[in-house]
Amino acid sequence: MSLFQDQPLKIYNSITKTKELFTTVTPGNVGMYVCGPTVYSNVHLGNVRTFMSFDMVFRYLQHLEYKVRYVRNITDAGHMEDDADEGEDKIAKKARIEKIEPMEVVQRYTLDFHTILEKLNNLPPSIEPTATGHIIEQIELIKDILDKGLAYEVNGSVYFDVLKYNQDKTYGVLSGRNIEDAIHNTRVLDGQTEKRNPQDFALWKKASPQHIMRWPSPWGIGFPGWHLECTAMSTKYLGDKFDIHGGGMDLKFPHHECEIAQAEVCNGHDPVNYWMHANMLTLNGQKMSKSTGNNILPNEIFSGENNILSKPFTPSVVRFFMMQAHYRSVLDFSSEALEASEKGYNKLVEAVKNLSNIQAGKSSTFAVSKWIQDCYDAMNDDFNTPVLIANLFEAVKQINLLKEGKASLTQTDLDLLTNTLHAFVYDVLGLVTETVAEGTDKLEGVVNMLIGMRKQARDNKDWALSDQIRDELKALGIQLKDGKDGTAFIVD
RNA sequence: GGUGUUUUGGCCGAGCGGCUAGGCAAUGGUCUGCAAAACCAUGUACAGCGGUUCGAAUCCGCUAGACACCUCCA
Repeated sequence: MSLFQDQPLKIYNSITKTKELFTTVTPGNVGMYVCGPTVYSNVHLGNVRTFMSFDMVFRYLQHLEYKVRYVRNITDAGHMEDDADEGEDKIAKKARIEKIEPMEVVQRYTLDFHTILEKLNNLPPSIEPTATGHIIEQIELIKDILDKGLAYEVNGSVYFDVLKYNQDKTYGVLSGRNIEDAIHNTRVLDGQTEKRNPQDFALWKKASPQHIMRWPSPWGIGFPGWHLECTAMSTKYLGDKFDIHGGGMDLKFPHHECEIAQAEVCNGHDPVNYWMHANMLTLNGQKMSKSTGNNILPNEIFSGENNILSKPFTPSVVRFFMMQAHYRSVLDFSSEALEASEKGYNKLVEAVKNLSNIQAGKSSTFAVSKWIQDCYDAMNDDFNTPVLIANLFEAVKQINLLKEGKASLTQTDLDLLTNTLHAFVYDVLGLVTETVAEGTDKLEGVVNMLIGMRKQARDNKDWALSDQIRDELKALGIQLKDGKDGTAFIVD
């Protein structure tokens, strides 16, 4: 008996726009594909939110004792800057500007991506395939689509025939777009003469002589189209029908729409049972975006080197902040909001720490099993982490009462509370209690020595000296916290 | 212009027709040599107007604002 059999999970399916009971293609197993980053620059925080949302999903599914295969690609073939014939690949462009090999660009930013996600305690996916490592698979897909008459070749490039596809199937099922409207409303861009219709999208693009990322194909030297890699890699590793496909809201159209169309042609059906879309992170009320410059890099948050935040924040605080909002809601990033989260986060962590010192009593004054189910109910309701966190704070309150002897729990309930709290805080939310770098042994030794001296002064009622120690430490950013059991300190 | 989402108390942020999350801030209290910290207690807010209902933040309509997608973007 696995946990998921007791905990019915509902997931909001973007394609039906309703919450649906989650059932898997293969009992006990979950196949999940998430569209990864294009590695041509540092990941910004908006990207990070999406990946963190799916990290939380991955973690909860695993907590429910599903065996999860989580595939998240690295787009290292670059997308085109624009649709014109002269359009340049983002990675190629970066490589040209920096006078390096495109794969050096890819390597640099893949490393950055991994480093940042690790700092934010994201688990690595089960498989992290690259687009350039699957050129052959993509070419095979193109052949298949050509064979089925849903694509056409023009001058070394191959395009998907959206209008023809739309005769038998419906293009736009995911985004709710009507193709007729799209035709009337599409702006005419330059250089689209090759396409039969503006809605058509490239499966293969002929490489211009100066285009450095290039591969041979039956249609000449070129590179794969924008949307094909995800179809190729998801099919290869998860099959032609898998459970969850995730990505940012902005990928819904056209990217995911195109994926559906490609898979429909190749396999005759939508490859995905549950489409999940994580919402945007905004900064100053506007979407974060690399191109507009409205963004902040994760490292700039951790270091404090930015003009947006009042102080640095640890990765855990950033993670907690994001988990306090639902993944399908837009979340606005601000210094005030982060500061509030930091305090709440510290309160939670403190309580989790205190829990280990609590003694069991003869009876329980708190309904632990109901509380546990409340936590699961929150997560089962489309991964409602804010409600989960609200429940965790109910536990915090109980822990504080226990600590003061104003509540009691039997050993059994105490163990249940501890196990559940740890499971949700550490395993599901992925929060870590950092003993941050501040806590170097030497500093700790010195401060503890000063705390000892201050205690002597206080015992002697030498308030001038004791206050001097306290105030000067405070000026150095070290705050003393007097408690019943002695004095602790924190470093700002 | 088209499509969709959204508007909640000082701030952030849940809510999906009745049982009025949670965090931060604020106020009061406990503790303390004083202070800080910590803990406890206190807040009926749902853009506006109209409608449906015994009952609406929650459903419907209109008005106003915001955001996103329609072009690379998580």
